[in-house]
Amino acid sequence: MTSRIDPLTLEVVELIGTIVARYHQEYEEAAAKHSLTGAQARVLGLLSRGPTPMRRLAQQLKCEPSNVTGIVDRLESRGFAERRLDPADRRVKLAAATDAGRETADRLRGSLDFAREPLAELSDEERTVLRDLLKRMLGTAP
Amino acid sequence: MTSRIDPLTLEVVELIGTIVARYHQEYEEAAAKHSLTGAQARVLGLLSRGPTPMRRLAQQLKCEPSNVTGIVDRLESRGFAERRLDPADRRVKLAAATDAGRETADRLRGSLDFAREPLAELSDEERTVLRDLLKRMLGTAP
DNA sequence: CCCATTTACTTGACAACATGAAATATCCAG
DNA sequence: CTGGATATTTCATGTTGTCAAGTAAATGGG
Repeated sequence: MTSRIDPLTLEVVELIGTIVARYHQEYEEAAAKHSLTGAQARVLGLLSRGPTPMRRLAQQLKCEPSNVTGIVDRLESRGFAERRLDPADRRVKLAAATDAGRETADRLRGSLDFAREPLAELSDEERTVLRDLLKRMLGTAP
Repeated sequence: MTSRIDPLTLEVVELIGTIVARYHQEYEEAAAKHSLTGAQARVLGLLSRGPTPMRRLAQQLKCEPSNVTGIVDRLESRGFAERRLDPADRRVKLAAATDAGRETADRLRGSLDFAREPLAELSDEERTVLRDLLKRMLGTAP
């Protein structure tokens, strides 16, 4: 079963595992630098793209809506987010980043060096190749 | 600052973010299939390579040793792991997988399809290119 | 129009994970 | 042998996550 995979594929899988681990670690660290948790940073990143219904946040985070309530609560209590009513549907609450929240999200993005610094190792051409291979892997490519 | 990054690099960074998210999701799901949490699955994976001091587990997981205590407790209470004394240093406790634990770890590894299935999209040659690019990114290559 | 159903969100109870500080036991250097 | 470092655990606390139950608002069939 497991042993039927060729060594090359195994090696790539291992490399991807390493990348995932490193990415996560750096993301947590960057978030912590702004005294946010990883989850809070992720939500703030989503909110910086525009006001979003709680429901939609839950879908994007792939978690239960009741979980999002708490995360937005904590962002709100620190002045990074606020809840607005959706005029079109009064059941919906739109979570939105405040100015402070947007500013923090920007600085956070700026300090997310992962893959920026390592990617500097690669030439433009190589980055293009990498991009296309990753897209194929993700099934995003044609 | 942030805007100084070229679009290509940004695209690759985004793709890597997507890969990380998908990897994590699939890992959690695979673990859940064996009624393990992600953290438990990770520890069990480490233990399947051999008995390991608690301290070392904490280093590998990049977390506090006191956290590992609880995770191993839960693995132990379900018969997947056990603690042994290190004859060489009586302060140390070695966490080790039981037979049941090793078996579960094996089945888990087998169901970790991520990057195996998507990699099937790529030819051998492309996988080689991908491997080398990833290695360069990780600074593993010469 | 009205009622039943569905949808959006919150609350509360609970488990896992994570940190930090303090306690215990052991090792080791001087 | 003593003092300091190391390995682990325990405890208090906070965040993340689930699930079940509850409230409020939209929606569709009679």
